[in-house]
Amino acid sequence: MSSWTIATWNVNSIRTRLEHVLSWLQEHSPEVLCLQETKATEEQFPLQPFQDRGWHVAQSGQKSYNGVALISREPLDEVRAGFPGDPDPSKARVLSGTWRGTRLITVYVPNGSEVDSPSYDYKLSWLAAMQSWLEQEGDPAQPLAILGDFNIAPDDRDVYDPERFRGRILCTDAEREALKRLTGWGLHDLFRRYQKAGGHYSWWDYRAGRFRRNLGLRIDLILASEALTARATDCRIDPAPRRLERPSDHTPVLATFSG
DNA sequence: ATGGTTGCCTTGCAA
Repeated sequence: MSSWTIATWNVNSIRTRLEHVLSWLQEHSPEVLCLQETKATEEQFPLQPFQDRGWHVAQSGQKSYNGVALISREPLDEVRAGFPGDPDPSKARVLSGTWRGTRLITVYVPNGSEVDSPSYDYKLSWLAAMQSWLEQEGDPAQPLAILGDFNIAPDDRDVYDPERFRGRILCTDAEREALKRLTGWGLHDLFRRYQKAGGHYSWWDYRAGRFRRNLGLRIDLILASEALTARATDCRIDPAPRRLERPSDHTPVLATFSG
């Protein structure tokens, strides 16, 4: 196939966002769409509407919170939920699968709540554990991507008001250093290969008209290994679903590749 | 202005 697309979207409940996701799939026809915050047990996930339209679904879910899924045209190989060393394997935050030799890992990184809270400490230890897993079992020389809601704005260009967010959750030095360790392992933040300017966001708080005023953060990322990055042709954010009625607070990020 | 909105099926918690 000459051109193919992978994408990531934190949908904030797959049951509430079902129609948005189905129409987005029809419009963009990605090879794989990674979802986060499905907020459904595996029994609650609306499988049939996807299957009726020819999509395959791999999922890892739990009641009320978290939940990740991989929607694909072809069934994925070696699908695996979670990772060894996860500090809390009961939380459905990671799902991986292989599409035509490319390893795809979707992640819903813990939010962290507030700096110096137990949730924040958990976020940092979770990121360290994920890094250890990748270093032990992954290979950045192979085609591989990590896609998802990282709950980290990589730098000040990714924040609508860097001074307001300085030292606050999603923007602390410790979070950004954890992300740099991850990319330092051999991954590229694909969006930044194609767009150097700030002001491009993937998440806007529901409150205070933040989307209308484009007061957002770029926290949904596609990190690709060198082997995969070499085949990339574009990476962009699609703001359209954020304008729909009852939207997710996040919008999809897509990457396209050749070959 | 430490506000505000959404989704879970809680009557608060997480984001």
